[in-house]
Formats: sequence, C-alpha cells, structure tokens
Amino acid sequence: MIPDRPLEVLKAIVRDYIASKEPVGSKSLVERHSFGVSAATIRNDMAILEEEELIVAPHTSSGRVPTDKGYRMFVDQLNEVKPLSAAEKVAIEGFLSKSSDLDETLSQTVRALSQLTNQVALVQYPSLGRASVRHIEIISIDDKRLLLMLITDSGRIQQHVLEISGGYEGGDVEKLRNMLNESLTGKGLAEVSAIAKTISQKATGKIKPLAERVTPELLALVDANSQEKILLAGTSNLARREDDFPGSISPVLEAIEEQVVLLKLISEMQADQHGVSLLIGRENSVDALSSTSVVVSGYENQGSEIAKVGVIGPTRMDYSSNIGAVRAVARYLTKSLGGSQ
Amino acid sequence: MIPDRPLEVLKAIVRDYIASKEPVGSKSLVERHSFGVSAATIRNDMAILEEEELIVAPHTSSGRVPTDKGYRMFVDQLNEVKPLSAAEKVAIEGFLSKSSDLDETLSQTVRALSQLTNQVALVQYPSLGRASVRHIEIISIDDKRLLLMLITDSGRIQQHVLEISGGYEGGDVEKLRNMLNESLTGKGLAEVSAIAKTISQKATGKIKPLAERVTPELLALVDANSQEKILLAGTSNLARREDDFPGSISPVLEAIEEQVVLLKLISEMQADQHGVSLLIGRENSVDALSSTSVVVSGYENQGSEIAKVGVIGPTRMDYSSNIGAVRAVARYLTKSLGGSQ
DNA sequence: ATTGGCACTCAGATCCATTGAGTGCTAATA
DNA sequence: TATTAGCACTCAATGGATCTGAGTGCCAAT
Repeated sequence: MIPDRPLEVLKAIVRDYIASKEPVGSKSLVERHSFGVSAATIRNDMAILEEEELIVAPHTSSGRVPTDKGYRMFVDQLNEVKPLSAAEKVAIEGFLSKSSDLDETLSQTVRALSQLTNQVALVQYPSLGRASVRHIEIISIDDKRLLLMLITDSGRIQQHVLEISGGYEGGDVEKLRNMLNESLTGKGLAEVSAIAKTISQKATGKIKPLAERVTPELLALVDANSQEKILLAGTSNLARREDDFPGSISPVLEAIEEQVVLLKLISEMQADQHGVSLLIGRENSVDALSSTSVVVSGYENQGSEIAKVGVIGPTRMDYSSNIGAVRAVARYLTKSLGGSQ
Repeated sequence: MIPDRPLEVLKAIVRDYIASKEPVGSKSLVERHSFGVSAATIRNDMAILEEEELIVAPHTSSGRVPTDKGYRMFVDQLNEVKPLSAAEKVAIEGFLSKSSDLDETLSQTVRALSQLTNQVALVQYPSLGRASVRHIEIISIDDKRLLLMLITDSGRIQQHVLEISGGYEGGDVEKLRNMLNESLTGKGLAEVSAIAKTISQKATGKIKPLAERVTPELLALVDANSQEKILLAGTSNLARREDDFPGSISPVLEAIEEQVVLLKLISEMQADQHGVSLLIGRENSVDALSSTSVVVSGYENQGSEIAKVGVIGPTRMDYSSNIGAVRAVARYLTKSLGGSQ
C-alpha cells in the first residue's frame, strides 16, 4: 500500500497538473503546498509513486505527470466532490423546468450539462429494457396515409407515417387501435412482437388487411425504439482543448460521433461510490479515446435506472467538479421525469 | 475585364492550390498545365491577377494563393460541376429510400451528404413560411395527461405532453379535436394564432375549460414549429482539416454549433446559376467563419422551396464536387418528399 | 527518515548559415 | 506589342550548434 505522504503528493501532482498542464516537479510542489518537508524528501516520495506507475516523467529529467492509474487512484481517494454553486443550480433548474416533453427535456439537459462542465455532454435516450407500452395511436392523416404512434412509459414518443392503398373506413382504424391498445398497453416492448402477431391473425373481415399492413410497421417502431440513441452537445469544448490530445483531435471527434461505440462504452459502465461511474484514459477499450475520460451517471424513472447521462473530456479534466455536475444533473433529470412523465 | 489566359491561370492556381495546399508558383504551373508559354509570361499574368486581388502571395517571394474574390471568380466561371459517380448515386438512393418519416429522412440525408462530401453537412427543417396545418390530434394518454400533436403539410410532426387537472371525459376531447380540425386544417400556421383564440371563446359548457387549457399549448406548438431548426453531421470532417484554419478550429466549431447564427446565414443566401448558392470566406458575416465556405441548395415540397440543405467546409474546398453533391442531394430530397409526404 | 549538495540530463530557446523556390525587372527577341 | 531569357534579390524553411535551466538521482551528513 502507498504510505500517507506519497499519496498526498500524488493528489497534489494531479491537481497541479490539471491546473497548469505542465509536468510538475518537486520544487514547485513544496512551494505551492505546505508539506513541511524538503524537495529532496518529496523526490523520494515521487520515486515511490513512479515505482507504482502512478506518475511518469515525459522526459528523463522533467516534472511528473499522472498516469491513468494515477488519476484512478486520485478519484478513488476523492471523498467529496465539488458541490455546484447556487448560480449553477439555478441555471439547471431554469433549463429543466421549462419542458415537459421528453425530447425537449433531454436536449435541454445535455446542453445545460455541456455548458456547466465545459465538456462534451451526452445523454442516452431511455431504451427498451424495462420500457413498456403506454399507448398506441393510429391517426388517419388523409385518405392515403396513416400516422402510427407508439408512446412508452418512459415518455418516449415514436411515430411513423405509412402509406396505405386505401380501402378502409374511419371506424376500421378505430377498431384496430382499440384492439392494439387492449392487448398491448402495459406490456413490455420485448413482448410486443409476439403479441402483435396473434393480433394480426385474430383480425377478421375488413380490418384484416389493415392490421396486416399496420402491425409490421408497429414492430419496426418497437425496433427503432429499442435502438439506443444518444444526444450530444458541446463538441467544440473538446476542440478548445486540442493541446490535450497528442496528434490531432479529429479521431477523437470521429469516435464520439460514432454513436454505436459510445453506447457500448457507457452501457458497460457500472456506478460506483458517488452514484457516478467513470472510465479514465485507456480504461476504455476504444483506441481513439485513449486520452479521454468518461463520467456518467444513471438517471431514473419510477425508481429504476432507465438511461445514462454524462460528459466526456480529456483525461486531464477536473474530475471533482465534473463528477459533481454529472451527479447533480442526473438527479435533476430524475426529478424532472418523475414529476411530469 | 480579365483577359483569357490570366483567367485560365487563375483557374489553374485554384485547382492546384486546392489539391496541394501549397502556394503555387509560376514554374510548377507551366509544368503541370500546358499553357504553351514560358514561366515568365505566366508571371506577368499573375501580376494582373494580383493587381485585381484575385490572388495573393503569403510571403514576399512565394507562390500565390487564391483570395476569396479569386475563389468567387473561379466558381462563377464554373460552368459544369462534377457529376456524382454511379456508386454515389446508388448510395444516396439507398439512404433515402428507406425512410418515409420526415425526421428520419432528414437525418439520413444529412449523414449521407456529410459522407459524400467529407464536409460538415447541414439540413434545415422545413419551417413555417408556407407551411399549413394538415392535422391536429389530441390523445388522452391517461386520466391526467393529454398528448397534443400538430402535423404540418411539410410532414413535420410536433408533439407536446400536457398535464391536466382532470374533469373531462373522452367525448370532450374528441369534440375539441373535431372543432380544432374543422377550423384549422389547411390554414397557414401564421393564421392559427388568430383563429385559435376565437375557438377558445366559441367553446361552451364542459369543453370550455379544456379548450382554454389546450389552445395556449397549441399556440406554443406552432411557435416551436416556426422555430427554425438545423441538423448537423460530420463535424469531425472539419477537424480533419485543422490545417486549413489559422489559429485553432474551436471557434469555427463553436460558430457552427450555434444554430441561430447558421440559420441566419443560410436564410440570407440566394440561389444562383446551378440552383446552388454559396458564400465564400468573408462573404459571410460571421467572423469565426471567415475561412469557411458554405454551399447550400433549397429543397422543395409541392413545387416550392421549403428549406435548405448544404455543406460547410474550409474555403480551400473542392467546389465543383461539393456543389454537385449538394445539388444532387437536394434533388433527391425533393423527390423523396414529393413521393411520400 | 530527512536533507543539503552536486553532478548530470535533456527539452526548448536562441542564433546563424545555408538552401532553394519563387519573384520582379530589364533587355533582347519575334 | 507580347513574349522570353537572364539575373539579382527575398525570405521561409531547414538544420546544426550552443546555451540555459528546470528537474532529477544519488550520496554523505544529520
């Protein structure tokens, strides 16, 4: 185990490095912090830290920089995160209170989080998982087109316009709608597929062709709904920190735009201590993201986690305040969903 | 007026510079193109071009680089744009044929365009302007919540969940819906506001409180609908061309993320020759975008332009193929909307 | 266990000479 | 008059060579 003072030295190194972006040396360390010992002693401690691969020297003789492992130890030691300022709280509340539509809420949230942290913010749409059908609606737009809608209990609304060759009456649509709702409302999305098929068969008479046209589209909608989706904001915040990325930022931006990759990444993350989970540097498996860290937290509806929200930024980020912001936003989001959905 | 050969020299300079990113000199010019004259003669021509501010020398003695004005003259001279390859056509068709929902169509389109051009692609949502109400729907989700929907003839669907204190029956909702549709279907969005108020007054009995609750929300929806919206894709394509931006790309990315700015920009653009309009470098009024060019084209529904689609990239871009791609995509988009909406 | 002292290292800044692509100009040529 | 060869000149970029200083590692003393 790492003794006490060396641990403190590590923390100081991380903090100084985050603040200055310069490798930090023993001398500046004793100057800025009051360790009560000499630089030489600090150097001995640093030797220990280097032994443990918590810090490295970029060049033979220059200050030290935290490794991913060093950052990890730092955040694991972190027992209190920076709370939001009153102004920040007000800002979030203001952002979130305005909307009651899920789409709106999420897009406001992600923008708020990105402004709050000066990082790229992301929010995952609630996905199937435990989602169930709240309501199915079929609307006849005109004589050739139907609008099919699926509303889930997480508040997600999915719609699709489908063209139909005609040969149905207003009453038919209503009948089908009722049939669908009676058998599907409250059912989990996973079950819909099986049930829908039986409906298609049960339908008789004039409704049958209609049902046969509509149910496949409904299934497609369920599919689309179960497709994970991510909202991003503040991409330019990454660009502003170009220097933190070795070659060029463009591969990083590419990776972030690749939703599938991101989704995989965050879905594998498990919440820890603060209800927040994070991946530091190479802890994530995406090569292009090896010098970024991801901070996410789950948000809930009806008591269970339905999706995640978080930020992604350079490894050299202010973990304390980012963790605080992500956690706070996740809570507000949970509250906001609980209130209005 | 610029004589013939100097004009050809300008074209050659633009082409070479786009290809190589290196300032181009008289010698390499005579080598790569067959002007049939010596380098000295070309130099004289270049002096004319410089006089006209169509090219500049980055340093006293180095090759020349086109100015914004030079690019402008180049594209204005461009009388044929690079047609898409068969493979590219197939790719677009594949992308667009799949979807019939407006949201989907647009998001596919913007992604396709960004891949096609390797630039940042953007598509503007159809906005109010000439849009009119196709259908209004009110759905009772459960006893405390209504889903209000507005569908416009451009296919845009907007919805909002509103909470309601109860005290209404299924029939009431239906009555209100019919009232709304009877008086509003086919009306332009701009007219809705006036008409909706009279409805709120005409409503009697049990429906009145319901109407008074719903109509303001409907107006809000119209407002939201008239709010312009832009979809972006391929931001990382800009980052990949960092070198084309003097200081850092981050201000450029910031400006692009600022939808309001972009909207203003493209809304002021007027189609020219090829049905495509473009702003080159400082021709646009946004300072951060002074080294980018914007290429857009309108797309139509029912014969009139409803919104724009295009790309934005470094001034040093391949105008010919980008114009071609944007124009083609706009046409496919028009076709796709005409077909299914 | 801590510390002062000291030789050592090496990235980065600074200076300088060299190189070469490219120009502008002039005088000759067609 | 338009073109061209020739030539002096400019200046960014390149590549040493040198210098500087922050920072280290280690040892002997406390």
